[in-house]
Amino acid sequence: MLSFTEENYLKSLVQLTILEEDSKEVGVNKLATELKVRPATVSDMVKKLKIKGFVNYQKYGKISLTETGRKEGMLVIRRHRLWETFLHDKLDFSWDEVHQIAEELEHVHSSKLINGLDKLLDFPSFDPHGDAIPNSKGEIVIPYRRTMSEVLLGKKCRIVAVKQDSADFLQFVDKIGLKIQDEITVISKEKFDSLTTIEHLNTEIIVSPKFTDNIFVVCSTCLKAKDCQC
Amino acid sequence: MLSFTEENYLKSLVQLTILEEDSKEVGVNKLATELKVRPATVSDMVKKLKIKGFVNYQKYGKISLTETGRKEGMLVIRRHRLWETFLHDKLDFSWDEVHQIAEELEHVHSSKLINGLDKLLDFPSFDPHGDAIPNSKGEIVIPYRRTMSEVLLGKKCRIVAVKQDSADFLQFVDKIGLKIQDEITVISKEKFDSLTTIEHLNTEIIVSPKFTDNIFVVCSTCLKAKDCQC
DNA sequence: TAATAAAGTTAGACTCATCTAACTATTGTT
DNA sequence: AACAATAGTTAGATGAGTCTAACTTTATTA
Repeated sequence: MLSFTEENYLKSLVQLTILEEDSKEVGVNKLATELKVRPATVSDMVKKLKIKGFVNYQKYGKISLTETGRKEGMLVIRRHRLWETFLHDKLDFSWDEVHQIAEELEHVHSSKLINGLDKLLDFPSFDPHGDAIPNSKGEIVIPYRRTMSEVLLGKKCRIVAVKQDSADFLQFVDKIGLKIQDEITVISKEKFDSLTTIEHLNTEIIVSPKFTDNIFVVCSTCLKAKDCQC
Repeated sequence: MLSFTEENYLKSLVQLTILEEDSKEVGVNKLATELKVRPATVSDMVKKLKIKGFVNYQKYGKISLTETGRKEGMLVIRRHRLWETFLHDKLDFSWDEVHQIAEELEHVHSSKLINGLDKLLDFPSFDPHGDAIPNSKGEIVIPYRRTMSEVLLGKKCRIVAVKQDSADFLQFVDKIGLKIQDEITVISKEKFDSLTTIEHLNTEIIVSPKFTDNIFVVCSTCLKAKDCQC
């Protein structure tokens, strides 16, 4: 049985090596930053995770997940995202409140509980932030998407997810009136300071690169098509 | 913020000094047995709980809860019983499966979560085992009830709760076909071996003292009346 | 009431997850 | 290639919660 701590290490590793940039391996420092602990702590812990068969690692090298590690980490993420969906859909929590509580709930181990929750929620594919929910085998399908920063001018897009769970960011998205599934068009981007003007419900909004980097969109016309050229 | 361990100590103390026999104080050994740790461990821990203001205690004396300790312990029990009710009512868990998982869920601290759950469940008064659920202030109303062992012969009774959460016991109750709210009559009790014969849905069932000690009933005629003479 | 049994305490050790401080290895740059 | 900067490791310490073994106090009972 994995401890809370071990689960958090595996979850962060999945996030850094699979869900975020697909680099497949990550350094001790980066993992330490993600987990908010010191590199020395990660150095120790990674040795233990290696002995238990969850990671591949050698001294001064990069860390990568084994198949077992990947699956366990994915299951933590599955639990996290199902709980977030529960809090949002069944208890009327706003999307900026769910992350914190799901951090605790995700460590309750009972596949019967999680599968029951899945059914209660009618087998959702995405959590309130638009992130895909892994299945009970730890498999995930990440649909085609790109950040708003990467979209060509004039393109009509649909917002499908956000890249961050911080309450500050999510409240800001609420404040400017955007939400998942909304349609927007990128009007222009200022060369000088990179501020982007977008159109949303016939209103123009000016947003920063920090903002557009954290919003995932798909092209409104081809939607999830893998070979979208938009 | 209380740790898991501290919460478990307070929960057990509430169980032993308020919910079970109202003795108001309990010894180190008994608490150790309840928590499945060694007396030495309890001895140490109780010192810490005293410093933090949750218990009254002095060396070689008995342990009792302070007002703060009582409230915190009650809130753990509130969370536990609400989660049990959730698992049973919303996820179709049987009553012998809910306790184990609620032991983990009860440690998630978020009053918004717990109050949301309370509302989702339509403010239940009792959990699947018939135990009263404390309110958000940690107050509890334990209705009038007695064990089946204490009932006079010939009396018609209604089963209102069970005294144990063990899966073995609960499965046995299921097996002989009894459930909460069922009506039974105590027919006779054998002097020699204390086996009791009860009538349930026109069938006679023979049960042991160990069984009757763990079933709570009220008189079918006066129900919850405090001054029942039955 | 003195002996024994039961209950409770203390000291010292262990594991887990963390830290700091000092060290070593790898990398990147001029 | 030399050296500085960055990344990673090791050693030793800490605190929480647990244990065992030996000891002390309180309760029971002959």
